[in-house]
Amino acid sequence: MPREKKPQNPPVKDKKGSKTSKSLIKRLPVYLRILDNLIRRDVDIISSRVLSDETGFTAEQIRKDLATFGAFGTRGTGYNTSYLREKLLKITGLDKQIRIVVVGSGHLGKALTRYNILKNPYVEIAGIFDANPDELDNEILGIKVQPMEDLPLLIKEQGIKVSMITVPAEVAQEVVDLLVENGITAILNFAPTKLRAPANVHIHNADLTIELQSLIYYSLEREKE
Amino acid sequence: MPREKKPQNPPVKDKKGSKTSKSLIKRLPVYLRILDNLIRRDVDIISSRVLSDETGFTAEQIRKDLATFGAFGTRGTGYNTSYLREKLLKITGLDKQIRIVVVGSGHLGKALTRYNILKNPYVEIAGIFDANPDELDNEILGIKVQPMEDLPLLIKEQGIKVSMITVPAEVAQEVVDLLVENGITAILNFAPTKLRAPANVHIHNADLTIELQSLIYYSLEREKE
DNA sequence: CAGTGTGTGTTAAAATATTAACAAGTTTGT
DNA sequence: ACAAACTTGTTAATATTTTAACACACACTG
Ligand SMILES: NC(=O)c1ccc[n+]([C@@H]2O[C@H](COP(=O)([O-])OP(=O)(O)OC[C@H]3O[C@@H](n4cnc5c(N)ncnc54)[C@H](O)[C@@H]3O)[C@@H](O)[C@H]2O)c1
Ligand SMILES: NC(=O)c1ccc[n+]([C@@H]2O[C@H](COP(=O)([O-])OP(=O)(O)OC[C@H]3O[C@@H](n4cnc5c(N)ncnc54)[C@H](O)[C@@H]3O)[C@@H](O)[C@H]2O)c1
Repeated sequence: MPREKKPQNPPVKDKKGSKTSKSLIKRLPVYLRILDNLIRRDVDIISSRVLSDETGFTAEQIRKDLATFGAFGTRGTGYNTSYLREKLLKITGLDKQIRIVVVGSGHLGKALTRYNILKNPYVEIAGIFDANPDELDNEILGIKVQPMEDLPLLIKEQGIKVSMITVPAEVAQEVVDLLVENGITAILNFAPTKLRAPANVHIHNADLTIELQSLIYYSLEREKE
Repeated sequence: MPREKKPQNPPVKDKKGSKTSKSLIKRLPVYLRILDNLIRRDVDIISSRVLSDETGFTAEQIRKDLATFGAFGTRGTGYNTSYLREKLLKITGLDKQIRIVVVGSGHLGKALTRYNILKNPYVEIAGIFDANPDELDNEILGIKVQPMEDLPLLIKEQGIKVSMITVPAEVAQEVVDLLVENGITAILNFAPTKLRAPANVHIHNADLTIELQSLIYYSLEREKE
């Protein structure tokens, strides 16, 4: 029994000083995903309580997170799903599709490229690159793997700022250097190695090995009990 | 309509072990990896300062982390790489190879299975499973994809406690239920969905979409400057 | 074998993040 | 129109994590 409700239109931009913590920013895409699901199910209004059930975060935390950026809800009622989604899209920068490049068309690079083309409407794969000539024949859902030589031009021509790198750890640093040199400012790194870059370049590490190994720690702790 | 007063309890609250924080545990595999590299290069002694350079964590944090579990270093000198490695292996539980199963032999499942067989000496892939009959012909580095029907027996016979799941989000919960039912206590979930499990089961989410989307937030912040 | 340099381990302080409490709006029912 | 029922947004309290400081132990030197 969803009801239609539109809150007033308050100042949309950031609140005061940007006290946006890293962990908060990582929760925003989760909210966004839940909202997408809710909207698909024609739910118009959602309370922080129910949002808590869906996300696993506490209702207090959700309210606090959202309040960081403005007053998006209606007291006594909840949040309008479409309105909140729009706001979150603006905040995260996902309101316009972002073009990214993938470097390394190995197993992981292919899986990620494929996945993002099919399932992630918020990004567009502008290109995938590899140093191995044998890879250049391959095509992933219509996108041809290109040689590294073509990377600088494409990045600069299209003004691309974001890249995923799925190359062996040994060459990851040189790939980063190349990317940074050509204007990339944000890198999602899957290689299990520490990368160096200028302070204005953001590097996030998606270290799947760490995830698995730390999980094992917990699996053993549990057994003791 | 009756209403509950208390909100849902938050995901996981460690009652006793507040000593070892989640973030600390995630740093341990990083230390371990660096130590492996150092030992391979015949480095015998390492200071927290140099370890800081290699890992990106501060030297203070490294010393504090290690001191949580004991006094592994020598004052005035540093840490013996082999000795520290042994200690960390014991602490993380990686001293004996852990057998795990993979559920979902799609693109990501195949990449992960392959990677762990080739590059991760700390785990052994005991089996990979899929519900799609077409997948059953496939073989990943000698490991044949098995039907879901064979999963319970293998888990129970081999006493397997850890699993990675790489199935579509829509079926992830039912897979978790099946795994838990058969004795799995730790799950690394790659599906972008919140999973429910008994409190004694550890679920880690490796949400690659979140990583990419939160990175985009930062890439845009930078541009403003 | 004292003296000095070095880097750990521990304790204290600061910074962050989470949790809780509640006042302030909003809707609904009468 | 008013009160009851809700739920947000904000402020305060608590917990956790990180940073800093420094005393202490060991090694090396002359
Ligand atoms: N596959 C996984 O599940 C997994 C898990 C954890 C970590 N990783 C990490 O992700 C990265 C990729 O893994 P993968 O399994 O896809 O490896 P892969 O060997 O299948 O692919 C690596 C690709 O990088 C290309 N490459 C090599 N040098 C290059 C260079 N200088 N410039 C551009 N491309 C280059 C290779 O040609 C190859 O296609 C590795 O660092 C790996 O450690 C992968
Ligand atoms: N591939 C990526 O790069 C990527 C990135 C982010 C998230 N993910 C997530 O990881 C998961 C797997 O992604 P993928 O790209 O490998 O998908 P995929 O479609 O290639 O593979 C999914 C596999 O799961 C199997 N499966 C379906 N239902 C099953 C069931 N009930 N029991 C057992 N197996 C079942 C399918 O047969 C298929 O082989 C998805 O949830 C996806 O959202 C993937």
